[in-house]
Formats: sequence, C-alpha cells, structure tokens
Amino acid sequence: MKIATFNINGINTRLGALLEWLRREQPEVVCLQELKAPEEAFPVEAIAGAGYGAIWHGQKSWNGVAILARDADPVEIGRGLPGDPDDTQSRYIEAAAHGVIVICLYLPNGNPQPGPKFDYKLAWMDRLLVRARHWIDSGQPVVMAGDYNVVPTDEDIYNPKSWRKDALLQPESRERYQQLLDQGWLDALRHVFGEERVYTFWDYFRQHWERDAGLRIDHLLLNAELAPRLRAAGVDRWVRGEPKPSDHAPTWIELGPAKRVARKAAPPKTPARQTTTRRARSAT
DNA sequence: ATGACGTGCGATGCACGA
Repeated sequence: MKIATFNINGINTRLGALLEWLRREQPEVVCLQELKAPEEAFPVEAIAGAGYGAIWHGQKSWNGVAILARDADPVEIGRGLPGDPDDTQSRYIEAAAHGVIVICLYLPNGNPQPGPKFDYKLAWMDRLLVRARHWIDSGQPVVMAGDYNVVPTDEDIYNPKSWRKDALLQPESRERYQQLLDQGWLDALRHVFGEERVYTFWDYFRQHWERDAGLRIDHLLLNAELAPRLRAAGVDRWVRGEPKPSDHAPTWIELGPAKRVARKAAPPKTPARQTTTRRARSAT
C-alpha cells in the first residue's frame, strides 16, 4: 500500500498533472497541500472519475488540504489544528482511510523571519506537538504527512549557505521538528534513504531543478504501530520534470500488509510454551 | 542586499510562497 504526500500548488491549475500522476502511480492514499481553491472549487468529479474518494478543507487564494483514498471514501476525523480558535487558515485535516489514521498538514512557511509569520509558524508547531502526542499513544497506526516547511538538517538541502536566514532552516523550526521525532515518530524518508541525499522540493528560481538544487521538506512521519510495516519510500521526481510543474514532487512510502488480529474464541486451557516469534523489524 | 519564478485575484500590481 502506497501513501503519498504532494504539495500541488494550485489543484485546478494542475489538475491534469494530478490525474496523470494518479493514473501512473496508483497510490492508495494521497495527502494534498496548497489547493489554493475555495471549498466549492475542489474538482471532486474529476477525482472521483480517477477512482478516488476525497475530503478537503479549502480556502480562497491560499492554503487548502485534502485526503484522497483509492476506491474508498476517507472517513473524516477532524479539520483544523486544535489549540487556536482564531486560526482560520486551512492547513490540517485528519481521516481514516484503508485502515490507517492519516493526518495531512501544511505547516506555515514562516518567512520573513523574524516576524509575526515566523511566530505563527512556531506556535503552529507547538500546537502540532500537542496533537501529535495525542495520536502517537492512540494505539492506532498513524501517518502524519505533508509539507512541513522544515529542512530538518543541513543534509536535507543542496547548500544551506544561502538559506541560513530562511524560516525553514531556523534552529527554532528544527528543534520543534526534532521534538516530534523525540515523541517516537519515524521520519520514513530519512530512515529508508539513510545517508543518501533525497529532495522533495526545488524552487522555480535559478534553474534549481535542472541543477538538482533541492530541499527535503515534505515528510511522512509514522508512529510505532505503523512503522514496522514500512517497506520502501521514494520521490516521484518525474512529476517535477513535467511542463508547468508544482515546485514539489510527490513523496511516498510503501507499506506491507497489516498484521492480522487474531480473534480466536478462547485461549488454550494449558498455557503452551512461549512460542511467539518476533521477526526483525527494520523500521523500529 | 536583492531578485530571480509562479499562483490567485481580478484587471494592476500586490500578497504570498520557500
């Protein structure tokens, strides 16, 4: 089962590209960010025609997030990140889909820094830490996917020098991302790629795509219930190479099947010897 | 130090992104 996150940068502008990517890659679950469309402008028919059910949280001009599920309807759990009733930006939505709790987020950019936008980013991350704590101990398999607008380390950018003052690289942003990992979330891309460089975003300037001058800012974090199922991860770079692309590429994980839950009627009367075997789990 | 590019809004340049 493939779960992907993709900052589409305008869902109606790039609807053709989205449908082509869905057709070719067939992910079971998709998290989209930067719809840049109000609620009523979401192209629900076209996406249904591609075989996907969807829930979305739109907003005029900016932001906007959605969760798609192949041959299924995502069951919405909540929309809007709790913790600030005055926050009107559409950046967060939760659903159950294909047996997994899926959190789709579009973390604030935070530039320019310092300033009120950076303050908003850090406050948003503090609220996310609270919500993430709720989910990590839920006992459910959870993936928290999206555009985090955080370059976790200097190994996640082609060259940090010209980005030192950018909100994406600030210690305050990185500390909070690290606090998520410290809760027990697994950074799936980094886990699978190890020391290898991997980027998910290339800005439109200075031929950064052509030079592979990228950043890794789209992340999929897995809790301990889900992490053992991690089999592979990747970036669909071909999407970034198409005409008129988003500046992000779809970023995904591949999961193995869910472990079957035994529902036998009764345990054996005589306790057998402990024969439970534990397979090595690469993702724990 | 700035801008390079791109999108939405809506009609012109501006806000915003990263």
